[in-house]
Amino acid sequence: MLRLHDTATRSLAPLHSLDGGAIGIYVCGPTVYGPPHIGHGRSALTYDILRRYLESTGVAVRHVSNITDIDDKIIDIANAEHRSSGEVAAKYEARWWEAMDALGVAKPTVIPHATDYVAQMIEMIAALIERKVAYETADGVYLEVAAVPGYGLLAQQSLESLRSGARVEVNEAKRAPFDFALWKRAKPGEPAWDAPFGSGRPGWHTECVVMSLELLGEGFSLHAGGEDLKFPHHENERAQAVALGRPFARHWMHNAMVTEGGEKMSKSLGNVVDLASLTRHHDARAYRLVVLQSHYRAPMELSTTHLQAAEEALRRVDALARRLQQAPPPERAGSPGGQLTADFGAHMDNDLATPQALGVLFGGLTNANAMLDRGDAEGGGALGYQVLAGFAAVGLFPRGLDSVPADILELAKLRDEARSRRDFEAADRMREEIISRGHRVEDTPSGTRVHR
RNA sequence: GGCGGUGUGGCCGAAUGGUUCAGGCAAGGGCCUGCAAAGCCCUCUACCCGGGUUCGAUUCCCGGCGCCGCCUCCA
Repeated sequence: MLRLHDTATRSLAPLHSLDGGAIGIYVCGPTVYGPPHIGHGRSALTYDILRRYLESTGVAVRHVSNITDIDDKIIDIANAEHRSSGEVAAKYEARWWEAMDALGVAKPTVIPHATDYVAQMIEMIAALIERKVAYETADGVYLEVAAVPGYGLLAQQSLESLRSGARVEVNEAKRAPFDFALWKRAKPGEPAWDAPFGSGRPGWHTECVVMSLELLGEGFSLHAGGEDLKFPHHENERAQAVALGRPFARHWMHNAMVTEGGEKMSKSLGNVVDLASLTRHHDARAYRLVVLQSHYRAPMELSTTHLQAAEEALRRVDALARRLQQAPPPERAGSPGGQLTADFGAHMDNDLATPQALGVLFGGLTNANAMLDRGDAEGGGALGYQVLAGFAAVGLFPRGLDSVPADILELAKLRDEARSRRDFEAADRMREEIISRGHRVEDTPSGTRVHR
């Protein structure tokens, strides 16, 4: 059973489903005001790996991930581009899903949009006012943080200690610096919804509270996101639920940041790398492998060098897959239950220890090849299929198994003929030709093998 | 200032109180091959600094130093 580090308790705990059904996971999705960068990619891959692994062990997962399609930044861009905020959001949401597809990230089970839940948010804010934990000011509605027991749980700091380092802008209307906006009154020209407390729009991610509770239920299994969301984003979500008296996420998971040259990659520092450009220039699987090779709670450096090394490593996975395809092993092979599958799972279950889990897989890969080299087709095949099943469980699938164009195959056939007449000069020429057409050539006992 | 994290071999990146100290990439040698490719075998190398605990510490403790993150833009 998977045990995960819980940000709230800072300890490992098993992931529980609500009622023995699916594990409910709420992953904070993007605010769609710009193209996704590789930091988003790490997050998305991390939770995709979590989800796939759970599913590979037979656990059902209900994965909810939101799209925040109304927000100050979206409005700013819309104004600058003389378009509606809806158009801006739609444009960047499309980019988001393109990037996710390119990374091989599975679509969430449910994708709620903030603007579809405004009515529920208004209801929730009204309830908070009713309970006297939220108050109205000239510019909106604020949650009174001091009224929330345990505020600072995720930040690992008391409200007191948070205050001491605060660099919060002073807002005269607020009762206390850490109180945060639940609702922002509309200024002229801004998108707005009617509400009892004035026309305006949602504030601090009230959407996530409303949508996670509605779609996953009170006390849902897991709330996840980037480390930079711990505070104040997630803290404030939790505060709303607590103030409402509704059980919120039972478990919190946060992934560490991507760094570049040792520094956090972030929009504010301007050192972000566009995800689309990464997937254009590299095998997207390489990024997944790089993510897997470091632990999700450790900062991860990413550079072209890392990606290239990962691409080399993936060649070995692809080569094994071709080898197995060539000589299909006995039918039991590939079924879980082998020692390798168990070792792999033990590491995964230990707070997603993916670096070690990969170590098991690559070790198995070498062994499988060695067995096949020795002529042990059955043993090597059985092990090899376990290896591939392990990679598949974290979303890494072999490539280059697709069919090769007929003209290339024809060349390969001609090359075999040349080789059998020992006309190596001609054979080598044909090999060059095949390579120049973007394929790789390998000799096997059964003749020339070509792949991309 | 508060809180948290981190420092490992050419690069990346795990684990660990004790001849065997992961894995990936790179490098060198070998086997295989007509030659390659793929694959296999072998080799290389580490634990920020100073104390302490210990028979023994990279691993535990204390103290430094470096780096990073959060403290209402941020995955």
